[in-house]
Amino acid sequence: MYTIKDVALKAGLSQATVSRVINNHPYVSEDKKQAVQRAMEELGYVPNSSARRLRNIKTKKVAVLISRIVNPFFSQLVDAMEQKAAKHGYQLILCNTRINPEKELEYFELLQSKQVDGIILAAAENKWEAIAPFTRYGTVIYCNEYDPDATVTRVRLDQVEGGYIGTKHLLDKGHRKIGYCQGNDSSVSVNRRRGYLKAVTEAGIEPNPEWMFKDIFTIDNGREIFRRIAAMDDRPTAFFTGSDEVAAGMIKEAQLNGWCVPDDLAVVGFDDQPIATLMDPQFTTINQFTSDIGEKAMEVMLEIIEGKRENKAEDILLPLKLIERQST
Amino acid sequence: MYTIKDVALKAGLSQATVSRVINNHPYVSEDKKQAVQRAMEELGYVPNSSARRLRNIKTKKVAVLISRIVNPFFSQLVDAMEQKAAKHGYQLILCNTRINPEKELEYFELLQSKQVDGIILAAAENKWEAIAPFTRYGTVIYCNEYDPDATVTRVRLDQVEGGYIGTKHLLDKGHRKIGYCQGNDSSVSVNRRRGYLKAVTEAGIEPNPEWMFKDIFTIDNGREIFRRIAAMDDRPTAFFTGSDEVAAGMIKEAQLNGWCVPDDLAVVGFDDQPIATLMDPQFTTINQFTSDIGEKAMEVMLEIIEGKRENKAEDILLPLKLIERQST
DNA sequence: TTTAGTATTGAAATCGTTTTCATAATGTTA
DNA sequence: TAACATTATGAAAACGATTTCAATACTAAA
Repeated sequence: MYTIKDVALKAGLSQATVSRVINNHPYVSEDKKQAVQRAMEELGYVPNSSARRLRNIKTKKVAVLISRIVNPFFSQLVDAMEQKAAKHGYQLILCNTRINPEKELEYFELLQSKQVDGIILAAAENKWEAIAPFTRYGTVIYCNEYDPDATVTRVRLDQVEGGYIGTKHLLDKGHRKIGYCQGNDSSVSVNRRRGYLKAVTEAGIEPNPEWMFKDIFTIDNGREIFRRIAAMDDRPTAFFTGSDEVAAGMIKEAQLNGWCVPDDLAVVGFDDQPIATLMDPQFTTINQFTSDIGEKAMEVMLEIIEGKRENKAEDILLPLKLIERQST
Repeated sequence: MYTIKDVALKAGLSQATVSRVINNHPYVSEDKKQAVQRAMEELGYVPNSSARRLRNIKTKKVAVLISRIVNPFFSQLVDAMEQKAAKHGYQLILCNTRINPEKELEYFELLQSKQVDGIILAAAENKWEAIAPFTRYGTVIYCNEYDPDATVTRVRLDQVEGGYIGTKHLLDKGHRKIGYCQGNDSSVSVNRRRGYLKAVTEAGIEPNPEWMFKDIFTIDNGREIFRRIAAMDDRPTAFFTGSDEVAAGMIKEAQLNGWCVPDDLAVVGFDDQPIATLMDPQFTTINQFTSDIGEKAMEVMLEIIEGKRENKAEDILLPLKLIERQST
């Protein structure tokens, strides 16, 4: 493993000159520059970036924290971010927190140790007060998830609206008994529930806690929820699932049990993932323009990093759209 | 941002002693240890890990390079790796190369600069000779993809076998005109094609290059392939797609055009992703026990890092299994 | 021919750690 | 009591880069 010293020696010049060549400083004569480059080439020299970072060089890397990479929403989000970052010469580093608050916090070491210039929080298991201390080491913004106390930019959707339009759609179709699923108590889930409750109560309906489920994330969870409601005496005729994965599982399991969707059970998903158009029936869902969110979040992050934008408490809201298909 | 110097000053001790406390060295008296810890606490001190890394401290981080995070196969693979790594106190860092050789190579900077202890290559756009120089900076192994020249461990599947059993299954069902899709010319694709060709020629059939497609990755690609073959005069009656995403797109598009699967077109996927059981018909595919691959690869990586295993040219093969469903 | 400015280079200080080496204090054995 | 470990500590030298400062060479203006 060669160092700058070896290069300097080989080129018959000082470390300072070699460093100047590496960093494209002016005031290096053409011939010395070439000599240095040749020496680097011959040795296969690569600067040690730990050493460089010690001298406060930007890393041109951004980390994204997500909770569950197996959720296609996150895959797509990250993919869009990555593309945007690459376009600006930045690398994206992906960290999967598995909905574990400690793990989420551990990844902030990347910031502290200057391995990344910024962190995009697309998962938020920790309170803002736990995150805040890290902001002095680099840029932190939220994307999709957020903490209301946060004093940084939040690129997100109006999830209250999301919950509202999904539920309203079912009400408009004449349903009065509408079930609801959510993940954990994240900001997204909490707000969506608010929207659901708003729509339901507006329609003069008393929400039935029996029909509201928590910690529901996967296709298998969706299947299970179907079985739970199928076993009920008084059961919902429609379901707002908050996730296309859950919707897919629920619909499939219903069909396997001889139910007809939407006649026996109407289902609304969330995300407009590919699965929504692949299943039969193609199902109604809410498109949140995932790629746009990812792209916008990365755009904002890069602007802040490069000093072109201030990182203040600000919500950047992106649109949501109900896509009606055959499951409702 | 406080340094070890500040802590030393505050505790009335030397930097060396502080460092010893940080690193749990023996030979530090209990009272000084407490004093140091108190000082660190009060200042909110965190060691600068760039500086630490300069002195060759292990990072307890492993990077995984994948080509396409939106492919559920990779999401699942990574998820399994992450779980295994976490169990051993390691962090996983995910890098999406987007099938771009330069990007793939750029991520090796993480190794060079000691930001990770090892890299698992689940994408292999570069030749081994391009990768080899980096091996002196840390551990490199392959997972799923590989380069035959590589002199490191490869955790993978017998893809020739995979291509063979998928095609053989269609032959056994009486098909003689079997189409084939692959991604780019990766080791996985190349070997799978070998298996396909072996099965076909064994059956005395001349493979038809018209029915063999390349650079096919996505659901939309699958849809397009259907349209291409539908427009042919002489068309295949069955398809080995090499991917559940492609199979899903193809089946859906066929149905939208009034074809019946499997009667008008039989389709075999690859991966046994959730989608394979959600669609109607549920489709035949090849289960490659994705989680097992990820888990095994991470296990091997950690063993090598911790010196319990030698990193030599060795293939660790995991099983494949054809899952027959209703699409064939 | 001075004088001033600009281009070019290297020695040495610096970044924040860990580690080596030296020294001192204490305990243990013969 | 002498000789030798063992424990505890700090000063200073790494690690591999960048950057400051000073020195020199060259050019253009006065």
